[in-house]
Amino acid sequence: MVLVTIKDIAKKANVSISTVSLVLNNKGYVSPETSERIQNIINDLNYKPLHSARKLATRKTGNIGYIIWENHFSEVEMFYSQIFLGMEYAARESDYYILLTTVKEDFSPKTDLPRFLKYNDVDGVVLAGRVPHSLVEYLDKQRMPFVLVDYGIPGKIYNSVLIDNYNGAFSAVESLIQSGRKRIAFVGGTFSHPSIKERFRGYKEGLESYNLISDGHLKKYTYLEDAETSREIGEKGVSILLTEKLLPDAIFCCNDTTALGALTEIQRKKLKVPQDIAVVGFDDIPTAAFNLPKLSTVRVPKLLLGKEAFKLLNDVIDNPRLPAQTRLISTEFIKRESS
Amino acid sequence: MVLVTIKDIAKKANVSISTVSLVLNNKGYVSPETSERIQNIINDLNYKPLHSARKLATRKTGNIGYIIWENHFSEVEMFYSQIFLGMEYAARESDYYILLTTVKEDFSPKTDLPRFLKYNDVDGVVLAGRVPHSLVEYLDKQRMPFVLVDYGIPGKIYNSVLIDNYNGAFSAVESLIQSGRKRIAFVGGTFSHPSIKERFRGYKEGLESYNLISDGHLKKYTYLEDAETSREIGEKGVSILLTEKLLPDAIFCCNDTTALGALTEIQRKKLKVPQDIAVVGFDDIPTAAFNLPKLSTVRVPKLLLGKEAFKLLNDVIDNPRLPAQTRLISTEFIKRESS
DNA sequence: AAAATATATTAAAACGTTTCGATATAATAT
DNA sequence: ATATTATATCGAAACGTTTTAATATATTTT
Repeated sequence: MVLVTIKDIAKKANVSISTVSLVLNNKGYVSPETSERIQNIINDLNYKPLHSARKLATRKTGNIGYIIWENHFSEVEMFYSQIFLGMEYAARESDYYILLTTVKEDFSPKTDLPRFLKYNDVDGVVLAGRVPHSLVEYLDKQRMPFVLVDYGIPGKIYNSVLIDNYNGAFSAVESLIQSGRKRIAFVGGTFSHPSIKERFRGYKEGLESYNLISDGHLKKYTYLEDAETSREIGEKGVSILLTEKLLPDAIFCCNDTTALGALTEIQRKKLKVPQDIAVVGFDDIPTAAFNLPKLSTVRVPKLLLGKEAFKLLNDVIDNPRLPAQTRLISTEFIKRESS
Repeated sequence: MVLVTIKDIAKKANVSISTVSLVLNNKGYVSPETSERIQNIINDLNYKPLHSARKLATRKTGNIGYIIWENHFSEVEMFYSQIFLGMEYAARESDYYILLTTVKEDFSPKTDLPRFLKYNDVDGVVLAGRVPHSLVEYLDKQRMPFVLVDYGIPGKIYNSVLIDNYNGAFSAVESLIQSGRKRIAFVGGTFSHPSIKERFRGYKEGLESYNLISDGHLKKYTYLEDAETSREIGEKGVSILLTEKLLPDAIFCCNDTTALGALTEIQRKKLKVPQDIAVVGFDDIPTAAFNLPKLSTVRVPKLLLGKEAFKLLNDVIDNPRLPAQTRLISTEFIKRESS
C-alpha cells in the first residue's frame, strides 16, 4: 500500500470519512469509544493526513515566512540564525513550516518580492532586524499578517517583538560604574536602527543617574558612525577615542561585533583589557565567549525572541484586527573577562 | 474578488479549464494565439495557481528538506548557513521551497524524526555535514531521495556533493613550501569526519612530493584530537607542538576554526605570525578575513556546494534509480597575512 | 408526555488543480 | 480520394481532505 488515506481509516473503522475527520481535528461530537477505535487504527496504519489536501480544504498555506536582510545571513552574525531557530523550535509544536529567505538592501516590491509572497504561500511573515521599509509597507497594504523582530519603523506602530535595549544598556553601564569606571565611552553604528538609539539612551541615562556625565562628556567620549555595525567601526572608534588627553577607562559598544573590533584595536595599541580599559558589548554572539579576553556583554535571548515572534504572529493570524502590540524581551548582563 | 482561480481565467478566455492548465504547464498542444491570450489574462488578473491544489493533483509536496546537526547551526560556524543559502538561491529558479531543520547528536529515527519526514512533507532531503548515520539509513530504507553534502559514511556510497579536500590541502601545503617553509605541522580534529581524513592525506602527500617528510616527521608535527573541531583544539595543538626542540615553521590546520585557535595560542606564546610560524586554515569562514592577522586559507565555495546539492537532489528525485554519484567541488587557496 | 436540547454519525458538496481519453479539425502521406 | 498523423480543445474524473446540513437517537427540561 503506497499511501494510507482517510478513506482507508474510515473503512477499517466502519465509520464515515467525516467521523474520522472529526477525531482528527477533535471537533464536534464523537463518542469516546469510536474515537479511541479510530485513533488506534490511525496509529496502526501510521496514517498522516496529506498536507496539501488539508490545506486545499482549509484554505490555509500552513507556512510562515521568515525574512532577513541578506547581509545579516551572509556575514559573521549568527544573531538572526538563532532567532530563526527559536521560531523553528516553536513551530515544531504547531502545524507550521517556516520558509526562510533573504532580501537585498535595494529591495523593491515590484521585482524582488520573495517567492512565498508572490505566490501567496504563507499565512504570515516574521521580519527580523533591519529590513526594507517598502517591504513592510507592502505587507501592511496587502493585509498580510506580520511581526517585526528587533526593529521598528519610526512613526509607525506595527506588531513587534523588541529587545529591552534601554534597560540592557543601562545595566551594562551600571555594572561598569560599580566596578569603579568613571569615564565611560560609547562606540556605535547606524543610528537609523532604533535598537542602537535605545542602547545609547540607556548608556546616557545610566551615566546621568550616577552623575558621571559632565559637560562635553558625550562630545569627547562618543563615537558614532552612520554605517552598518562592524568590527571596523569598533577599531576606528577606539583609535579616535584614544587621542583624548584623558583616556576613557571603559567603552560600551553598541553590539558585540563592534566590541570585538574595539578589543583588537585596544590591544594593537598595547593597552590592557580590562586593566587599562574595560569593554562591554551587546548581544552575546557566540564569538563573544571565545574571544580573548572573553567579552562581557548584554545577553539577548535570541531563541526566546524567535519563539515570541512566532507566538505573536500566530495571535495576529488568528485575530488580524487586533491593535498592533509590542512585546519587550528583557536581557541579562554577562560579566566575563573584558570588564 | 478574494481569490482568482483557474476557472476565472478559463471563463474570461472562453476556453476550458484544461486548456488553461495546459498553458500553465506548457504541455500538450495549444495554439500560439490562444496561449498568448490566456497568458495575458493570467497576467492581468495576477493569477497564481494555488500550490496546495496543484500539489494535491500532482502528488508532490513541492518541498525539500535541509537537515544539519544542531550544533552546526547554533555555534560560531556560518558554514552550513551558507550552504543553505546556496540551495535557496537555486531553489528560487524552481518550484521548491526548502525546509530547514536541525537534529540532535543523539538522534533516533523512532522519536526524533524531523516533522517534514514524519508527515511526508518533502520530496527529498539534503543533509549537510556530520549527520546521524541512523538518519541516513532511515532515509535510504524509506527510499526518500537524499544527498549528502560535505560528508560521507565509510563503506557506503550515497549521492553526495563533496569538497575536493585532498587537492585543497595539497595546494595549501604547496604554497607554504614555496614560500620557504620546511617543518610544516598539522593540527586537526575528528578523524571520523572523512573531510578531515582527506585533508590530512593532501597534507601528507604534499610534503612527500617535495621530499619534506623525514622519518618521525608526522609523529612530531601532528596533533590530532578525536573531538569536534574547535578553537580549543587549535590552542591545545599549538601548545603541544611548541614543546618540540625544533619548532615547526608552519601549521596547516584542518579548518579555520581550529586555525583561529592556533593563532591565539601562538600569539599568547609571543611568537609572530607569519614571521616565526605561518598558519593556514581551511574553509574560508567570514571571520578568517577579519581576524588579525588575516588568515590564509583554502576557500570552499559554500554557495556552490548548496547549489550543486540542490541540482543533484533534483536529478535524483526525477530519476530515483540512478546509481549513486559524487560530485566534487574544487577549492581555491587564498593567501592573506598569516602565511 | 411533549418539546427542546445534547450527542453521534453521515452523505454530499466543496476546495483548485492536473490528467486521461474523447472529439474535431487541419495537414500530410499514401 | 483515403488513410494517417499532427494540432487543438474540452469534459469529466481524480487527488485527499474539511465542512455543512441532514438524520437519528438519547437525554433533559417543561
